[in-house]
Amino acid sequence: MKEQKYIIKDSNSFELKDIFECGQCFRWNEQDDGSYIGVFGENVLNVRKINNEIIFTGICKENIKTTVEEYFDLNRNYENIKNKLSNIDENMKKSIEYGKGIRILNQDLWETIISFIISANNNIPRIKGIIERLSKKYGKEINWKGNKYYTFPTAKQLKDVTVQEYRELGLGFRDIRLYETTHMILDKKINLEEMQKNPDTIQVREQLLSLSGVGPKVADCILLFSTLKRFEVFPIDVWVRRVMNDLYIHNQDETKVNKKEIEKIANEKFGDLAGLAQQYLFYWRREA
DNA sequence: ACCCAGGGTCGTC
DNA sequence: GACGACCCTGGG
Repeated sequence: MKEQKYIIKDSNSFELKDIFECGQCFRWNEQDDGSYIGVFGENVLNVRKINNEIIFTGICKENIKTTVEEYFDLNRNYENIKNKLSNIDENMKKSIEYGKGIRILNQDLWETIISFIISANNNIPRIKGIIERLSKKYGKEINWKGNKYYTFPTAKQLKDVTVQEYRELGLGFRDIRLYETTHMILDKKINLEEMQKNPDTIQVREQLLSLSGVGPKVADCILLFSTLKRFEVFPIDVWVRRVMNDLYIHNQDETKVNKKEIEKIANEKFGDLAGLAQQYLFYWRREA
């Protein structure tokens, strides 16, 4: 495939670091020149920002403009969303100032499911390492500018992988979960195409929870970060628990904070934008 | 060397 | 509904 290029002038809400390091994705890596390279679908892209221009170059399966607009959620007005959230309170305002360039990517549903199963009780460097090894071993190679990149393996490509092989890749106790979920999806016990079309968030969440290795937190991440795109969910992990306790609850022992209480506050304060609010708070608390 | 924690989930009680 | 166990790795 041939290299393509696409430029956006006058970008708003588009900072590379904010988008790629806010915890939603695991396959984008910073380069020496400050640009980022990532693989998604059968695309390998370099993204850089110069002044107010965003420049995309790389290998795209389809048209690069269409691909980029979809993946980077370019048709959504983040300025409006940020204004609404900023008006809620000073905490939101501060966290949004910090993560002003965040956009929520439209990541492939299957890849997001597997990636966040791997994320359970794990740290980001190790999660990234596992996903790279998985892609290198079972994905498809794409060559660009003398470098090799690997697509995230499809369910079909993982069909014959054994639990032991996962363990050897360093997945740890998540090996069996990956195996079981892959086969539930291959056997259409859970139909991802149907799920993608289902407007009933409660129902979709139930289906996700039936997958091995998918609990409440992972299910919410999948709902928020994949093409399912549900902004009303509020994934609660250690960092979100921490920041919500610091800002609104003030319990001496954050680990004792009730999840229901966090959900209640999130819902009352942020409503149908809870997922976005979560992401600004998470990024701010973890990085700043 | 040792301990701890990391974008939690699962089985058991 | 609470509790411990779970694989592995980097950092203190």
